[in-house]
Amino acid sequence: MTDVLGGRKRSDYCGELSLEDKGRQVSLMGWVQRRRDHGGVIFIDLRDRSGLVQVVFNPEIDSTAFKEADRLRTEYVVYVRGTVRNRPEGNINPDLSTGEIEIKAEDAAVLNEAETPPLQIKENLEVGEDLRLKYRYLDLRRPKMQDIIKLRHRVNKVTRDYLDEEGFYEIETPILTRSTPEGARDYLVPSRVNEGEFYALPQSPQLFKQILMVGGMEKYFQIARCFRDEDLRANRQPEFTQIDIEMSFVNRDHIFKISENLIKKIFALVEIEVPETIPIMSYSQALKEYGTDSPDLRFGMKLKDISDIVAESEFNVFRKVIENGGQVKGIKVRGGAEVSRSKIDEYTDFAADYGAKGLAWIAYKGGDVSSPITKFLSENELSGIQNKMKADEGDLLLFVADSPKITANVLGNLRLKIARERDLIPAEENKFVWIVDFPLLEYDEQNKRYVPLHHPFTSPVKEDIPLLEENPEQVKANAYDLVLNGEELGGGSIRINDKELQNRVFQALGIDKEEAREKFGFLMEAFKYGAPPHGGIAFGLDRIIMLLSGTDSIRDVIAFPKTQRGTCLLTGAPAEVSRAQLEELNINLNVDSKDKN
RNA sequence: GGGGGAGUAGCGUAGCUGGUUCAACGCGCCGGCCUGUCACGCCGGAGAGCGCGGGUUCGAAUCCCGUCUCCCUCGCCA
Repeated sequence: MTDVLGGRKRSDYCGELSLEDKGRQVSLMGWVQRRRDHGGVIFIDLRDRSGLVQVVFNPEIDSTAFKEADRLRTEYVVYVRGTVRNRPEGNINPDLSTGEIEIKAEDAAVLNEAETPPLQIKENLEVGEDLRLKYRYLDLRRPKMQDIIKLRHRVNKVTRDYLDEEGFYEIETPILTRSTPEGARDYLVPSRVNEGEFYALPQSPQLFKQILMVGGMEKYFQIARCFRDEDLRANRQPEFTQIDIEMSFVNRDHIFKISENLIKKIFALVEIEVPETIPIMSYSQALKEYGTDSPDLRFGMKLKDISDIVAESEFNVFRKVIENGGQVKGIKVRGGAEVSRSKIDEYTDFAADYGAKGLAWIAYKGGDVSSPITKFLSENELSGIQNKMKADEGDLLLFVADSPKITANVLGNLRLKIARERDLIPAEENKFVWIVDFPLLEYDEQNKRYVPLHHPFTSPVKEDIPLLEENPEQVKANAYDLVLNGEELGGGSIRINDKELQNRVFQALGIDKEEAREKFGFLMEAFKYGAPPHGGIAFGLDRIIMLLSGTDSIRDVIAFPKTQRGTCLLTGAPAEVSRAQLEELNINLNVDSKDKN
């Protein structure tokens, strides 16, 4: 067997060399970032994952090496041996971390040639993302991608180290498992051995981690891949990763403590400070004031309810909505009175995207009140509104009248949009908050039944348990989300560990005994044999990496991500399979094989 | 399922109110020159027929229809 390196051995990484290494002979291996041929002297920027260093080839130093350098092209893989020396006076490159030194080449060898790459390996690349994904291995050579992948590794490492210190076991759970009804659409995998039956890929290891608690593992974690067959977004992939945690014999505060410590260690990697204790806000307050359960607390512009002021109003739009159980809420855009009508039209369209039927506005401009709705409002109502909204000259008020859900959704998103537009968000600030006291369940208008807000194993808070049958909507869950700057980092709950209580929750959800046994029988069975009190949490690893690295696409934090249609541009997945494979699985397709051009 | 944006040399774009810009500019690439550059410089060169299919027209990147792909987004999804 021949040694592909010909006995050569790397001694150093390019980017780690400095003046301290002056005079040392080093052996480097990497890629040619760039070649500058001056006829009599050739410079090479040599790149490995640590960075760049300049190599000088001079025929007076070594003519063989010089000749080899003549062959070099972009992205050739090369070996260079030479001496570290400081650069001549006036030739220092302050933009390069190794800019004070260079390598005087004494030997060089091409380890592999490379075709001209379809995209240039440089920091400020201007390339379509589809091309980056197709040639991901080239994209990954870019320093920015290298940094992100490295950061991701370090987050994994910190997570493992910390949780290990705290006595957690890292336990793998099945990828091939069974489909469970709630939540997202499952990815299915046909079973060859069991004709007509399917595995599902896990949406999360939820059931397994609870069963591990019954199994006496007490403290479990996993950096777990999860799969959901739903439409993609800038921050959503069909397979994504969670830091999944479950503990026995704990209450909410224990989970908070572990979570806060973990988040502290993770964010320390990018020198973001996490407060000693993270403040807590109720779900109802978050929804009331921010219109969302993941509020961005870095700025104000809170939602204000003016329903009581306009309940009896002449203005039908407001009054009728309130009569029908809706509400009228608004936000104040400080200094927003000067915005153009077309801007307000834009806000109206934006509101419509989130389901609003309209957007009412009042502008306090030039000592006057300008608004299409004031003529329907009494003096009292107008002053009431101005008081409630604390509106001053120059302010713009925007109102939505609709069901509480739509009102919150519209204004919550409008608040964010306007804040971003008007640059009201202090970028340097970080506001962590725990959101607690979620409703246990929610009425699903579409299917006319209650569905769990979190999942069906979430424990109700003790005081509300008696309400389960009479007033299920009033029941609060012992669930919590950790939110940073309007982004949900993770969420979890204390679980039900009592069979009776679990049955009552199932009942409230309209899941009868039969169905419960069918779907979760194994969990119910497990709970018969001494299930400890337990609870846990799961953090969205990809989104955390996005925040830490300041990227706005989840694709940038995953080595091999999928496109919006769930395809992999690198491998061409998903792809058709052979007839023989399908036959073995007893699968008949009722689609024509597609012809792509 | 709905709304919006994009698809022109290897890459990023311009041209898109149709015909002496039916293809240009920058980067990259190839060749030559250059012993201190580092977005090297200078000289020369190759490379696309405008995502794909169809139509309108004397004539289409430029207009129309269909279709594929990528991105953002509502719904969906924690």
